[in-house]
Amino acid sequence: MTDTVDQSDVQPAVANLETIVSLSKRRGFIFPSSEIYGGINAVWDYGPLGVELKNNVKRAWWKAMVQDRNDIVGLDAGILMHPQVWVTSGHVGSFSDPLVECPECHRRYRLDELPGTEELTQTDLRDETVTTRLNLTCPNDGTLLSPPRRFNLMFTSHMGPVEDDASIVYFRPETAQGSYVNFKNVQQSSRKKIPFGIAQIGKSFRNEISPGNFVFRMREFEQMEMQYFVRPGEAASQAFEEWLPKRRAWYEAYGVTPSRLRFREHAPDELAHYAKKAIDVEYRFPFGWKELEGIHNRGDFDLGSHAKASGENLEYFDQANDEHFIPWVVETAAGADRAAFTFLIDAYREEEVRGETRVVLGLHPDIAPYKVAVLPLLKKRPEIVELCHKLLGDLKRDLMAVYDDTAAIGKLYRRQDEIGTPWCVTVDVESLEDGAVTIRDRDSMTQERVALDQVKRLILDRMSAVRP
RNA sequence: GCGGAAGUGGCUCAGUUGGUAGAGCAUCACCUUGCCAAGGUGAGGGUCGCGGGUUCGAGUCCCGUCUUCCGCUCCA
Repeated sequence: MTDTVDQSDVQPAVANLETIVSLSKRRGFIFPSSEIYGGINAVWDYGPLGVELKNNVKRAWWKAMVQDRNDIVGLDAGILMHPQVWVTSGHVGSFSDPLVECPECHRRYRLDELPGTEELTQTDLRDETVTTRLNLTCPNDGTLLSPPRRFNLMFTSHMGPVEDDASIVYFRPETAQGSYVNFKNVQQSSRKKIPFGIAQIGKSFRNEISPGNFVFRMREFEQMEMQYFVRPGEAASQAFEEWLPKRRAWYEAYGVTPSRLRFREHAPDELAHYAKKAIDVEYRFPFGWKELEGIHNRGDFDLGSHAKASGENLEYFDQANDEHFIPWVVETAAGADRAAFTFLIDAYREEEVRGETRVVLGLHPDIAPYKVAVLPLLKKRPEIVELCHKLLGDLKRDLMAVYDDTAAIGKLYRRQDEIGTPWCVTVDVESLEDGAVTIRDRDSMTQERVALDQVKRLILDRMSAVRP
């Protein structure tokens, strides 16, 4: 399933990372968190334009996954859950890497990846004497390694006033578990029959060892995950194969350059603890091919584990076939921040216009922060400004629209180009007499004269026409 | 976490052998122009990531710390 991509065919990203980081800050898409205190590693804040962009991305995903379908419903579970959820899910055990350190050179290793540890059990991996018992030494300089120390990728806190082990809670490292523990609630209340799915968008937290690359890997991030419950076995494999092209097509439908997308299948040894099969949708970032979204066949690992641990019967009754079974899960797990980042960087382009560089974010209208900008050709004429605001007010009832008059018209257009606004409406002197305005297109830079009362209709129609 | 580089106004940078900060762009105001980043005048904005040290005096040297970027480990 992994693509064999001809590298010569791949369009490299126009923008490098610095360009996007700079634009993001300058125009108000994304800021470093807590910047006045020197920043905090791996957290970024979305500014006025960024929050619009990201909301639009989430809305587009929700449309594709919930609104457009009859077999998927939404859910918004809490970030904090019963701690047992994460024991059962395997995150307390498997999501923690047993790390050992060389006292001499301070290199760190995952204990279970060192030679000679192949036979070790989970208990061994937590045994403080394991390194001395097996005489495990540093591959670099041969020094006896430190006892294993658990490094769990989950953030923890304490619920209630007493900070003891009994009150520990975890910040969820994925939204999926909320869907699993609510499986019966959702299935029964929505009366969905298998196959059906639960979609969720929300914040997750991972104490990553090495975050970075702007918003690509953050410690606090937002996921868009969908759990699709199907009959065990072959039906799951089939559903898995069906979701692959759908999810890739979603990115393309909103404008991502197709040659910068590819599939990559996980090798057996890199599969997560829950996965039977996993294929990533990857994007060609300036820093290489990286995962945008993971599509996983999770089998009955999650529902099965939760049924056993909780004592709840999580079987589904298939009345038509008179069968009871624990459904298998096919998961599509996308990153909202990564998707927003991808749309942003993929849309960036620079053009030569009259010997000068025009920066354009060629964002899909549904993704663009503002759909339309209202601009006066002459801000000195009160009648023109007044007409602008009247039009703006009307547009704002249905669209994200913005007004700007702090520069000459050419500059106003360029500003909107740089933040991806698809259309600009310009009110001039003639508008006062003929009741018509100019609509200017971001990509073609062409203009057309339109009656005032037709402006909103026209823009809404154009948006509808290009909507997936 | 380890090795390497860097941290100066919103952005991109300059800052000579240490003497109390500059430019371009951006922003704002006014004048002018009036459909694709025009011109003019002027203004605001930094104490040089943070803390400490050396020195009569540090952006410029030393130590610590935080952050970012590039290579090793993991994932949305």
